[in-house]
Amino acid sequence: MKAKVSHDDRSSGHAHAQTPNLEHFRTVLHEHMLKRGLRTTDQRKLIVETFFHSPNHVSIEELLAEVRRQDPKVGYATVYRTLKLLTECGVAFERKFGDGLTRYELADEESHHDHLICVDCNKIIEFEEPKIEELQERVAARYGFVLKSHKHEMYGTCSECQAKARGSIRRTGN
Amino acid sequence: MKAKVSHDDRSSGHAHAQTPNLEHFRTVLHEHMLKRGLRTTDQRKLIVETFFHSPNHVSIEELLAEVRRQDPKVGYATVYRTLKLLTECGVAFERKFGDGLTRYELADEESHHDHLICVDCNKIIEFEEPKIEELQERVAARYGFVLKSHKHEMYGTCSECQAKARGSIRRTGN
DNA sequence: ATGTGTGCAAAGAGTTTGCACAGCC
DNA sequence: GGCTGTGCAAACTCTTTGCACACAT
Repeated sequence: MKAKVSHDDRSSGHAHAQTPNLEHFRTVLHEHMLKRGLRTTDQRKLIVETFFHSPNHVSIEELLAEVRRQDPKVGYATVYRTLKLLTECGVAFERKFGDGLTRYELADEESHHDHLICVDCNKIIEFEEPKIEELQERVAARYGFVLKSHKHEMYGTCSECQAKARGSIRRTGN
Repeated sequence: MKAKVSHDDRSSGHAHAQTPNLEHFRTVLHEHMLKRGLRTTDQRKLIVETFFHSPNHVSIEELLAEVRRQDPKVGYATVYRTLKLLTECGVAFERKFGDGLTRYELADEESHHDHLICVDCNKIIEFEEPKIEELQERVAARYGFVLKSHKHEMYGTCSECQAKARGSIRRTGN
């Protein structure tokens, strides 16, 4: 089976350059909950705050592990349900890269980035490339489109996995 | 559980605009099989040819359904195994969009295109922008990646829908 | 004939859901 | 106190795997 890959993008240098405006997200979430008559429980508070302070692209499992360090009896289901809540009210984005896990990311519009994903070890690197963004707009304009959003994911092999592949004639089978 | 309306390209009308060089892929596959002592069975032939003539991003289920129209007793496992084979020898790419299904795509480097999708009328326009491709490579290189594939989808409003919106601005709400 | 390939069904992996009890409002 | 939320485990969905038989080579 697949190793649990948790190396993430910390190494990309400026992943969380400036801490995002958590207060804003707390407010959005709170209002959403008021509007729907949802309750503030210890578990939700814990999960939400843990998520807010997690590296980008946490998986449920990683998040749960972290949550359980503070409250070992929190269950999977609650994490799933809470993250779904965050997604619904626009505080988090749900991302599915190729590894079968759902990962979550703060819906931080300010720090827009796209993704570079290693197809071998599933490492995820965030990048920003203003020139690409600009070209996108130009392409859109060419077809008369006004852009709202985009998804740009690049899949390839990272340097480590290239080295690994060179070292042992590929019998990965992974 | 099927009939997922994930923004995909099936409505673009000409998924395989110009038929890719299938002969090339048949050769690659054949050599790969020779090299590994794999056998050419009726099921494999059928599955491979069906895949070659399927629209982009077929799911296993869609492919199996098509295959079974010619040979109803082909099993899931064989399709999975054959597609894995195609992936291994570089003839197909495995793609996981957000709907929990694995989709497969011909590894057709030549006719690469990305998608511009109207969020109002769901029109899909295929575009190519070599400058973006080039920048992608540069970004990848910056992080030591060797690219295999990418997904670039831009969502926005097409000119017609913009016009429509301008025509009836009054009761938009949001 | 030999050993790979196939179909079936069961096992895995990740996610969702039903239920009874806990605890917010 | 009413009703939502939680934890647990079972159910689900998609994919992989073990096994006995089928069939390319």
